Amino acid sequence: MRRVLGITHKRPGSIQPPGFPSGFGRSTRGGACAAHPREYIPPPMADVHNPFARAAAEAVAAATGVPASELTVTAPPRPELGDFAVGCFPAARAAGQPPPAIAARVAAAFQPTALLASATATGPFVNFKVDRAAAFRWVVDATLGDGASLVPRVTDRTVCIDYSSPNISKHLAYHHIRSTVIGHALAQLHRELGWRVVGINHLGDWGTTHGMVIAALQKWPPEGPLDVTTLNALYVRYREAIKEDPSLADEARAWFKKLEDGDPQARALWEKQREVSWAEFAQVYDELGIRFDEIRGESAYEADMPGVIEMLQAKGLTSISEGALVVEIPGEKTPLLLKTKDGTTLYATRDLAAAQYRWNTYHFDRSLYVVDRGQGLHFKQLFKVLEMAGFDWATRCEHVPFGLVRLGGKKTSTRAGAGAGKQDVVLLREVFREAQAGIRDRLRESNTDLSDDAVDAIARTVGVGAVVFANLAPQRDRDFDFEWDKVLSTEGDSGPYLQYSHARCASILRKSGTSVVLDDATRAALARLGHDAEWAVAKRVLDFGDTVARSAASCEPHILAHYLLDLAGDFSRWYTAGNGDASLRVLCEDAETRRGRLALTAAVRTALARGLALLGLGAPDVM
RNA sequence: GAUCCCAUAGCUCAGUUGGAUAGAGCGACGGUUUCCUAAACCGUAGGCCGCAGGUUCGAUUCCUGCUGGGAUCACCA
Repeated sequence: MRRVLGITHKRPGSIQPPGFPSGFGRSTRGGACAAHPREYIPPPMADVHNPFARAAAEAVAAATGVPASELTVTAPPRPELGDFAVGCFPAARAAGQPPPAIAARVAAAFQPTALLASATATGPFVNFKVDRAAAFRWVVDATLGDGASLVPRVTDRTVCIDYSSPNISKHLAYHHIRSTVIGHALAQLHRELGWRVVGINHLGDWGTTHGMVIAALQKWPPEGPLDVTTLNALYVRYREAIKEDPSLADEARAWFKKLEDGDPQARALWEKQREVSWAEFAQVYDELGIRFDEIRGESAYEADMPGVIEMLQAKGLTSISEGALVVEIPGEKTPLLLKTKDGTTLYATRDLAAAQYRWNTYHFDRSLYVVDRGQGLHFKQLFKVLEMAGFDWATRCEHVPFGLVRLGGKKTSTRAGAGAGKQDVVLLREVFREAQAGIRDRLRESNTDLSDDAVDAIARTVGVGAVVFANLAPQRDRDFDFEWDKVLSTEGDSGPYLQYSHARCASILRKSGTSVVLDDATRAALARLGHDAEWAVAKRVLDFGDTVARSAASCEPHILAHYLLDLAGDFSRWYTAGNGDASLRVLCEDAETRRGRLALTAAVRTALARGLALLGLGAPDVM
């Protein structure tokens, strides 16, 4: 199922003169689907991974007769009230009694279990306290064991994720990062949960745009090696030239037509564009640690166009509207366009083909399109047409929309790439370079014993981490205002803060001079743990699995991002408690306590590292 | 005009199918380092959760309307 990373070389399909250019300054992708609003549906209590939370619900269920699936477990507003709270509202409704009375009865009948130590009624809630020793054991086993039990796993499920999907002959600019980073996080999250994941880069490599670049290459042959900057400049210049001499548009069309017809010269130039573009994209993807399972551009579907159209025609779905071949959609004002009045296929047609290809190839349970919200209507209609065509799997297709990236309050992704001045676009590689430079300086100051290579390596990891995290922390739907200070921030709620917390864990473990081993002695030492700051850390780790599941199910990486901030904060509070009191340090005098604390530190380190990896961030051992 | 998204502290944002005293970060002010890395931690100040109705025992959360901001609305992708 996995494909080797590389460009799938594509034979131009048939005919169709190209549509009118434009759109070059825009990612092929971007959009939201209002027709299929995928709301996150929490799992029934029986599927909650945290065994302590589940036990709390089951205890109330057993005492009241209300099924656990109807109960919700939450965290009490203040930790001293308890660890997990179950509201007695459903039981009260069923019994016709006030919730506090039910809560009191449940608490009175409670008998301690292996997982739960006590139950207290507070108003309508039953607040459970966990058996801390059992919880510490669970946390350490789940994180330091084989890793299987930290998160809930599914089997035999497949998800296709279309993300990043830039246009060739153009730089990866900052506005591409959201799709790239969100898509990658969703891929990682699903992998963690046991899904088969097909990460797809649906390159924008087809259309008259590319005919324009070919024409420009003919007209103004560049000197020296070709790169994306040159290609983009040629494109911009050509577009400008068309304004003066409209016949150049026909020339570009003619070149695209040649490309479609398999003309060797056109094809060679087009392939060169792809090659040069991919070389640059690959550098950025490498920097981000992203590998796609399938790199299959729009050109790959050109040969499927006639079949798609025939299929829709055979089902009687097509009609001619204003000269264009369309599918009218009940309840929609505008139809889905399959072909222009000139006979050119459109991207909707290619998306229909791509959707079918993905189904036929992977039989996915979910097919995600991580595309900006502006494309909402397109996907809504696309999925609707698939449904109208009788594909019941259409309901498995989901739009994963995200907000715009703005620069100084302005939209940065430009439809008319020609008019975009340099100041309107922030290049991704420039952002990374800037981020890494600042961090490199910082490291040289604070870690003078590090080699230059080590400094460079850490600066890369932390610099990228800052940028990636800044994009993942806000929920997808919100627009994103690009601000250098914020994106490059290494303090407070930031990627570097998480990485720093991880480095502190690593540092403490390093200084212990021992390695944490998951054995009986370690488990026994956990009995020494328990003060509030320590307990807060362990309790947080209990939620790791359910958080990952929720984040993946709702396609919201920010849920995990905020969880990790909480975890890092809990850990920071814990270890700084040792600043004023040596007996509270991990590396304290008492050997048994020390052993237990080291195990918890190792658990946090593992949870942070795994969480960071899921978001696409590295976890350095030194900062 | 139609549709969609958003509105929570000065700023940027969280808030787990409706529940207990709405939380972080930044900024401001004040503290913490002979001590496992101060990229950290603690404290103080700061809120009509846009407005008005509705459903409910209970609404920041769900529904309707309104205001304000953004996006989309066919032969571009």
